[in-house]
Amino acid sequence: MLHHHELAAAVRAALLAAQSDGTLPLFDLPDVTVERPRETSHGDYATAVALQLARPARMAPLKIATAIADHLPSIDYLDGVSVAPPGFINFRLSPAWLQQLPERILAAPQGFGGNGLGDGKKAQVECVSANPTGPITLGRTRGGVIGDTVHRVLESAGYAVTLEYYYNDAGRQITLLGESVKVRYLQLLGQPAELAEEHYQGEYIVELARELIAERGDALRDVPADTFAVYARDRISRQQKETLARIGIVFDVYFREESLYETGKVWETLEILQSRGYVYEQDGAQWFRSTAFGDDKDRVVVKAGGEPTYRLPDMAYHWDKAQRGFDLVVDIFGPDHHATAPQVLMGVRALGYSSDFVYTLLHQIVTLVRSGKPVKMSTRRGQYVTLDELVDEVGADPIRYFMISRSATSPIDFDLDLAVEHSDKNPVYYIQNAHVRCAGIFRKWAEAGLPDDDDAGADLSLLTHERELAFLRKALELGDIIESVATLYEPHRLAFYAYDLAALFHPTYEECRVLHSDVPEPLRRARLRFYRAAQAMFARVLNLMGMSAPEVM
RNA sequence: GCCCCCGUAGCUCAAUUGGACAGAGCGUCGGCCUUCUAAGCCGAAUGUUGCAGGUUCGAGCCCUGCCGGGGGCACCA
Repeated sequence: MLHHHELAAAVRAALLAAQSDGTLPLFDLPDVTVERPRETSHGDYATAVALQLARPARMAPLKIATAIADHLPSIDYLDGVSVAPPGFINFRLSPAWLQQLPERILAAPQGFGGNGLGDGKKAQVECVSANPTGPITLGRTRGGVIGDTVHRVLESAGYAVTLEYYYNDAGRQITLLGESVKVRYLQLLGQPAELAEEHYQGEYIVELARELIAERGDALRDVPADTFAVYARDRISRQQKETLARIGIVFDVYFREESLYETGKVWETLEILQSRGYVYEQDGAQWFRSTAFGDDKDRVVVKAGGEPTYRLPDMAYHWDKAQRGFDLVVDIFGPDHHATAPQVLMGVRALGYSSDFVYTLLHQIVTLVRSGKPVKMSTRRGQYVTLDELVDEVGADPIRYFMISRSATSPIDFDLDLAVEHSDKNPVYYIQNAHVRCAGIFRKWAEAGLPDDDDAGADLSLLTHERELAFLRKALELGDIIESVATLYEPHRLAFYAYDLAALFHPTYEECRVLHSDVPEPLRRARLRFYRAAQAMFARVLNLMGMSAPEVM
């Protein structure tokens, strides 16, 4: 259990004890929260509960704090508990306990900081969900990286997680795709054909047409556009999958919208909505009474022509999620979808489910910056940098890092120059270099022909340098970070944490040498142990972010 | 017109969900390489948290109203 939870429980117990012996008056126990204070001089953990209790207890906060502190049981990992005006209770970790942390890390490096929050519950993360009508764009990439990071963290928090991609494999957009490819195909054959305004303009359409000519020559000249659509859809879908895999995103499930029609779920959804009185007919269309759930106006779910709008299958899809028994669903959407997300949840409620199990995560846009200037893009005209091109240019790791380097509510300027810069200005290299430096120590150690398990059983009480202890304090915090990312779905906390950990590592590396002649033998072994644990920490954190942990750079 | 997001150091952004003196990076200025990668380290300067009220022991965070920037308001997805 995380320390801050244990300490909160201890404070609650102390409150009860103080009440039962009359030191404190009777009042209802508040929610006790123990946090890490911003100011490290205030200790490692702190609670302001005495301040909150001043009114119900009708006592000075300082006195309440003292009463709590006096009734606290002794806790093995604490060095001391102190009370500070105006009524904070501060807890300080014992250095002796911190010094043993490397062994805890090394006991299960890739599990360190994990917790049982999810308790085996089923979670789903849905992201990207681009239709197979073109290459993966940067906005979808951001959603994908956020989603995959949340997925990795949720797994570390004990959830059984399904990473899922929802896409429309039929309908109007696919029809337009097929027509677009056919037009290009005919044009390449020198036949008269023109793209319409709504057709896909991108160069990749021409490429697809070229592929078809290479494979089939002019045999498809009189074939209907549907055939082109199926070819293009499958080809683009496969390409999207391969591209996402290049940045470490591999989906467990690709959910086809069309399957909702095949199973009858779409129409079943409509029938249920009708039977529950949430659908009415007007102007020949079927309207969803979303105003019953606070919407500005009702929304069309079946057009006058009899064709459903995207909302109906979206609702059917979320109904399906509810039926699959997910305890938690995280839906990740870009800013262009923020208006539609609430409507889907209204649909879920109209179907008779609570929508509480769904968390909608909306993120802002990504702008590429080169030489300090934004790179102009136009999705409509098919002029944009694709994920594939970005991976070619900067590699996967900078993409993974920078896409979570800001909170989802902030837009990101993706600096192409910085992304490939090999210096401390580039946080990606700065973090990975910490891992490289650790690996370097052990490489040197092996080159010197010294036994590679020499640090086993080292006397860790020799780790008394303040840099070492500061690093270990930060290492311990990983558990808190995983917990917060798994409950708040804010993976940028992980990116900031990784940077902070590296920023505490590098000065330690400078000041706490290992292989130098002036480092006495017992200390050398303790530090080897320390750096082995540090390397494990960086491998762990990089892995949580889906990044590589290089041995050399 | 309505809805959503944002407004914090010169720039880009954090701030443990209402806690202690608002922090990082970049940029600027000044130091540090005979020693495990200087792809690094050390130090300095930088704030009326857009404005005005309100809530309370306490507000960057919550409420109201303005101002400014971005996005969205389809029988498209």
